[in-house]
Amino acid sequence: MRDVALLARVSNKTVSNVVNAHPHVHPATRARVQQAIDELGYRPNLSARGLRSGRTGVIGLAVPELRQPYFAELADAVIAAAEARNLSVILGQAGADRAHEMNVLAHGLRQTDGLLFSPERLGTEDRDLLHDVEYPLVMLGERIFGGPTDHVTMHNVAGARAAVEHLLGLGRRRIAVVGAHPDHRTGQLRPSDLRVQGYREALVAAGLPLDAGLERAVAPWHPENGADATRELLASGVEFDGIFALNDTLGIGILRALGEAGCRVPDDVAVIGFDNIANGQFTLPSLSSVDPGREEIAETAVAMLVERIESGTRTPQTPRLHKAAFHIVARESTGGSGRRA
Amino acid sequence: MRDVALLARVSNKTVSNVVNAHPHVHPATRARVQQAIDELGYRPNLSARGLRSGRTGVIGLAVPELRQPYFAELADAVIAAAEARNLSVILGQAGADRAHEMNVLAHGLRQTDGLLFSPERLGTEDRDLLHDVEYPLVMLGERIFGGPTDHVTMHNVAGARAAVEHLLGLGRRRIAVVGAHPDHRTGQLRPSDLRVQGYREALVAAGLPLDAGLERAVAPWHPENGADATRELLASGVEFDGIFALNDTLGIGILRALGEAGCRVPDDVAVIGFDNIANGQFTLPSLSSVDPGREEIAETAVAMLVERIESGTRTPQTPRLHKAAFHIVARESTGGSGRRA
DNA sequence: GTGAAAGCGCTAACAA
DNA sequence: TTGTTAGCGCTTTCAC
Repeated sequence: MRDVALLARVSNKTVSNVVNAHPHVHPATRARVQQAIDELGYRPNLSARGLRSGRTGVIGLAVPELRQPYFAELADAVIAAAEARNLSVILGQAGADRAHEMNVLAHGLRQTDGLLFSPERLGTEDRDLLHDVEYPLVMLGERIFGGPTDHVTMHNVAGARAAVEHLLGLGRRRIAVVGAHPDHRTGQLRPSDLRVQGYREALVAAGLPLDAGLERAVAPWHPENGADATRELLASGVEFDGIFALNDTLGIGILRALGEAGCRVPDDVAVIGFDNIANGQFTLPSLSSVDPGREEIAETAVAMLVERIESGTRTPQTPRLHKAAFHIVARESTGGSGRRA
Repeated sequence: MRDVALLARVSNKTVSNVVNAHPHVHPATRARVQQAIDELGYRPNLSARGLRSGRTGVIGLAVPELRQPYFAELADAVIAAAEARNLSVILGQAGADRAHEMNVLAHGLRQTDGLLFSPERLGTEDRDLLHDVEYPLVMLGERIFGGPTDHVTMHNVAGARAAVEHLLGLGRRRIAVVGAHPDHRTGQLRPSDLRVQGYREALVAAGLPLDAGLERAVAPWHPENGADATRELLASGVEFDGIFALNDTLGIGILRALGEAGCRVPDDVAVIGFDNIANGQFTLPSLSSVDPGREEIAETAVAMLVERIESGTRTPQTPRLHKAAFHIVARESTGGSGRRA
């Protein structure tokens, strides 16, 4: 920087002003400095800037596991949204490990100005932890809703309800749900609990009975577990003509188990998932789903986090909750077209 | 830090020594300092450390797109390998955009000590760019092999050859390959070129003829393109009893198109892919594949990058090439069992 | 084994 | 509009 200043015959401060696009710099000076920068190939040292300004220009994104397609696609969208604001993203995997998640929450990710956190183990019982957080934080999902923190999430209840209504609209009356939490409780705000709630609301609104035999617990949401639950459902002798998979990963396993058993989809059993991951387009039959608005979630979460960072943590605002718009994507597994739009 | 030093009645330097696990510190002093650290909740400022030491403790990983399952799984493994060494990972997406990739290569990712770079557009013709790189760099894949840089990659040729030999072992003699580069040239080191080379080697070694009608060009490697290529292959009237999909993403689309057309897999057509992404276990039928050794690639690449970082860029070493061990995973699409091991 | 002092590269505050 | 000064928090050097 000093070299640039000497070459352009200005002070450090003026170089700094040019680099930071400060408004009050004489155009001629700016050009001279810019030329010196180009000539010397000067690049600001971001550690120094970070030390001085207290900002690193890096945000953290903590997810359970990147190999789960939903989180990979979410990370993709978050990175894109961050890059559009000239921010970098450090990615952390908490591995669906409670201790690991508590550790992430306590300190954020190193070297970052703030954190987007999508936990998989922490829940309402950990709400108090949020009060001790001393860095800008935006939660993804509503697992720990009710604390002082901003949340960006999807319409879990309404989306699930719409999914089941979609099946009802096809004339299905015996609709199973696969993926309930083994310890389902209505007070909890886990995605599984909320989506089961939406499922029940849809049935009740349609005047249909709730049947415990149609609610299958699965944890974790992996395809093989979805397949196993479906095999058990088939073996149980319970009749059903539709399945609501609480996410697409389960749905893929469900399609697989139905196919093995010779069930025709959607003729015998219609299936709809949740998340609209890319892969659902290419199963056979292709998987209908609830598109939860991933891009909107990523964009909004990054925007909120940036606001929190720029306003400074010490300005306590009312916690905000944003739920992205969702929509039903009808594919072959509920009688829609399989070819891509 | 000063507060810690005052509380423990030592100097800054001693605190620094304790924090950095410096060996020559009196145990009693160490304990006293540690207690002060805990009491005050002191956490070192990493920007300051980075400024002073020239290291950030962050490495970069640049991939084309995280939403491609192969790269998501690779990133998962790289982050895990980095965390094991107490390093963070900044993830960049170059979006399969040549200019973007050149820009990444020119400067690395901001705030990082080094870069793991998996390009999708740069090729042998850009080899000279590697000479200008002034930061620790390890390339993933061999697209730009031949420069001064370390490479960690997979056995593209041998893996492909083994995949085709697997089909030959089932008695298949008319084996198609889907995913060749539209501009295939043997001199190129793109995965598509290398895998086609392995395909041809296997056929030639088995004394079978090469048939241009069996080599289908597809770009980019997306499931819908694999499905389209398969439909064209079926429509072309060329006979075939096996398909080698140059990656699993294509394979998923291929299975889909074969299913639509009423082809039985593996009875009529056996299919094998490449990459062994998680999803291949849950297609119907499940997809055989070449496991390219992703964990080994991630682990080795991080280890090499750390070596480069610690030795300092100015110690030029001979460029190294590491190819991970691969193996064939036989699933239902080639007559194996579909249930997970 | 520990301390004192210097300085990494930048920007905020103030001065001119 | 531009320059001067100070200092962010840490590690390094060298002295003790």
